[in-house]
Amino acid sequence: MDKKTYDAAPGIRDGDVLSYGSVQAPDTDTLDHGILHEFIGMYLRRAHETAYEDFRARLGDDALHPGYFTILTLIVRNPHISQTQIGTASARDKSSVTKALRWMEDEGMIVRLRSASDRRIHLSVATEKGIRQQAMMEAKAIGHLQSLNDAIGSERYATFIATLKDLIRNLESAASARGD
Amino acid sequence: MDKKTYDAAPGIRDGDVLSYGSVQAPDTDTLDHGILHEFIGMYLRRAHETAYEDFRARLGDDALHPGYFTILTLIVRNPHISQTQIGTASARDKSSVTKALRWMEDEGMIVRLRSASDRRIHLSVATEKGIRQQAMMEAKAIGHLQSLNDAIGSERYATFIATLKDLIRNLESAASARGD
DNA sequence: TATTGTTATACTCTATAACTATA
DNA sequence: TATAGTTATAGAGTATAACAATA
Repeated sequence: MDKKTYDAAPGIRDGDVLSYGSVQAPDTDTLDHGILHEFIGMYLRRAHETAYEDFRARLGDDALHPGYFTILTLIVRNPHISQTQIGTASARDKSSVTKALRWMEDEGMIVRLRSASDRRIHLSVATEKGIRQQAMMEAKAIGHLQSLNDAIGSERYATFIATLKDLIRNLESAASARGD
Repeated sequence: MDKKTYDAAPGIRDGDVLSYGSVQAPDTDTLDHGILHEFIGMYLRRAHETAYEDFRARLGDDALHPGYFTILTLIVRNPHISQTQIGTASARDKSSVTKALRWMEDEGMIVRLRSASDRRIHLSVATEKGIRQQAMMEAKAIGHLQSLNDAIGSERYATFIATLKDLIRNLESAASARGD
């Protein structure tokens, strides 16, 4: 990373007179962002927001949110997946999974069975309706991924995902190394 | 909730039996993620979470959240910036800015003046305390950016930011092109 | 009429902690 | 004791909409 220096900014000091007379707002188009230009966190937030909104808009009134697509896809592709597995695979606490599963069950998209060998475990299986629903959402997800592809350029797509995964993995392992 | 019975074949095909006897959860390490492997949105969410958490942990008990750093930096670097400008520059609604500004004002980090030429406009200026606070946070932000750099590799850093910015810009313009 | 900022409210997504039932 | 899932609750971050003051 390059070393950057930033100019000091003028501030209010003791004894300064707060003159109301000639003060104006700076020009909006030439605001100084300083270190914020490199501040990945802000861009990650906005990138997530815009990507989320793109997918949500494509789903329309599908009743299922982008977050539910992840869960339903895991169930369709891994029949008899447990709720803890769903939570781990989607990087959510198990308590965050319960509500989604109950809703899908009420809608008839999934059924939940009890494991015979360990009756604590609830196994989720997609119904035909759930499979159809997932397929419809996946078709829209493909369009969404295509729009992401267009937005960043196909030649950067694979690298971008790999970089995101590296960021997550390495930052998480660094965090747990210093004790969370 | 007790054992449930389901109509024949919810989820599977006619004639399938929902056997409770031999069903087991799939192997956690070999779950099939299907399209989710390419599903950028999920990685953006997790990347934002881990990056946010890394910065927050570095800030410690600084009382200022990562989100406040953006706002305070804009004020320090652009004295007399208006609240609408802060909102636009930080991609937040003006109503989300008010609370942060009032808190900073109460803490003595900023003062707010009225524009002489347009008395609707509130101009924010950092105090000496605010400038010191921002400088302390910026020092920690640099450490944070270094850890991001380490996580993704310095040779990919510039490209990664550029890709994030392109994703935001192109996806937002595509959204407004089709009418939000 | 339009814009700046404030306020009250609510929404989304998620986590924490206490609980049960099983192991 | 430990784990799977449920529930109630809360928190963070943000937006929407109605409003007052000003343009």
